[in-house]
Amino acid sequence: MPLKVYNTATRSLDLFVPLEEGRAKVYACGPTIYDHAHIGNFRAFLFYDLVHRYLEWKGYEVRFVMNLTDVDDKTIKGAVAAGSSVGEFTRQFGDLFLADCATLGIVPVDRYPRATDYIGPMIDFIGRLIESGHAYQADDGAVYYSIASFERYGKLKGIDLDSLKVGARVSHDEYEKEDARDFALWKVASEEDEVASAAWDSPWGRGRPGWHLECSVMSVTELGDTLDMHLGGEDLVFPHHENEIAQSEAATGKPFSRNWLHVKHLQLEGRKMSKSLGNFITVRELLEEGFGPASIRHQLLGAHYRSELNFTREGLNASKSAVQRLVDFDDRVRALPTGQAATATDLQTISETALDAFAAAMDDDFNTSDALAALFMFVSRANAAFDAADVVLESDRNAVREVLGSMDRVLGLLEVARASRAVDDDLALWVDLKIQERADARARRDFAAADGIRDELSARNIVLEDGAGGTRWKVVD
RNA sequence: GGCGCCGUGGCCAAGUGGUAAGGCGGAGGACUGCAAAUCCUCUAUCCCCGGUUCGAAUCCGGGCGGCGCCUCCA
Repeated sequence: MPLKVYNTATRSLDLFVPLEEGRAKVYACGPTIYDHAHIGNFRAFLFYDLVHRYLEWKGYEVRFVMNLTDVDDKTIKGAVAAGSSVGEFTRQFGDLFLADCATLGIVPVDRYPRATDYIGPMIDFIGRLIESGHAYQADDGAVYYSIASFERYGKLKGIDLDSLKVGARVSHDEYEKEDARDFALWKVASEEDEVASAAWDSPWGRGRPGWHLECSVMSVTELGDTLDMHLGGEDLVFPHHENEIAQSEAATGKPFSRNWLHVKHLQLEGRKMSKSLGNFITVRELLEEGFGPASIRHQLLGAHYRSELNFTREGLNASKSAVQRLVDFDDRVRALPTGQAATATDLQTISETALDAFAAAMDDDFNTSDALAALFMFVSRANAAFDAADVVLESDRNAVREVLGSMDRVLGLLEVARASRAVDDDLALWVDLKIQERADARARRDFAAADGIRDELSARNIVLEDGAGGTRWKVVD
């Protein structure tokens, strides 16, 4: 089945056709590492991960690059305040970011380029733009990109160039939307830049690269002139991505990205999350509040990436229950007794149908809500089939296992839930002992003692389940 | 003020012309010593009004309501 994606550039659902068959080159705008990433950032990063996982799931040979912005107004400001260089200052936040990614089960990408490692290529890139008449050094010493030199400027956002003031200059990174003007490619080094070791020599004097330039150069350097997909948050459409297109296409003469996908910003407890409102929250804080990473993942995947998503504690609790249902199902499948005398089931059909529905949902512009529905429908039907049969065929059990595992390679819910529930051997031994004690108590019908033990375990997030084959236990969030 | 999006059960959320997915929660039942897990049953006519159509949550018009971007942000 073909994958269709909503392309911001065409404003339509387009068939995903990479430049080279079977290969997918993806570039995603990563975080500016001057602070902790918050839950809103992770809606985008988790979407990147979903794209990454699904393209691989479909068999593409994926080359995925996500930058970590380490040179811009904010990192320099932070470094100066901290009395360190941008390199030192951003390293800690880069590490914290990658740690959060790992917690949430975000699969590592192929490269995490940082601007400071690409100063040489950036200088070359600017040189090419000046030679071809797309950039100029101004009286203030900075090098600017000439918007008027690129006729397609404004195409991505769909803005009317005539209505824009062209010719004025913007030297700061903190961009101004709806006010397209020539933007800086190379900035004259300020005193702060020097203090933060964020200044380099160039043919145009001491300075540093402009933010928009960084992404163009890193993507082209790492992935070639034309990308198959470029991902980012909705706020980046203009001017950041518009500028990337202008720079890259002017420099290479080739189409920059075949598809542009943008994630909508989320709401937090019904409100926009922003620093001015003081209501942004980090992954770490949520974990401290006791929410599991799989619950966070589930809630963020619960709504389609282009639609509104209101991230709430209440929703997180609902997600926790949903994830537990999956884990319970996975446990059941793993421990399921199989045999030849089994009753015939239609588990093969249930499995195939579920996987088809799942793939169809994902192919439809990554419709995760629909994909989750396919997963949970599968869980219900398989559970019912298990209940109806005394024993199932091993091949049927395996079909279910494979489909569950297959879906989770994309969704990563079980994977993350398992990782956060790992138990050490000592604990397992202790629990087994307690279960034996309880079994003895039950055998002599001393239910008060039995319930006491169950409560003791429950206090440690260990839940018991008495079944036909004895008592099983599990760790819950 | 400009541009755009949205309004589906108690909550979250799919569904863009053919008679309402899924999750959470709730009620009842089966199972259990009691639970837990699981299963079964029940729990919405899609903000309002008008229009188009054989037929609309889905299209058009008008209201009302919420939100986003235009300012830092993914």
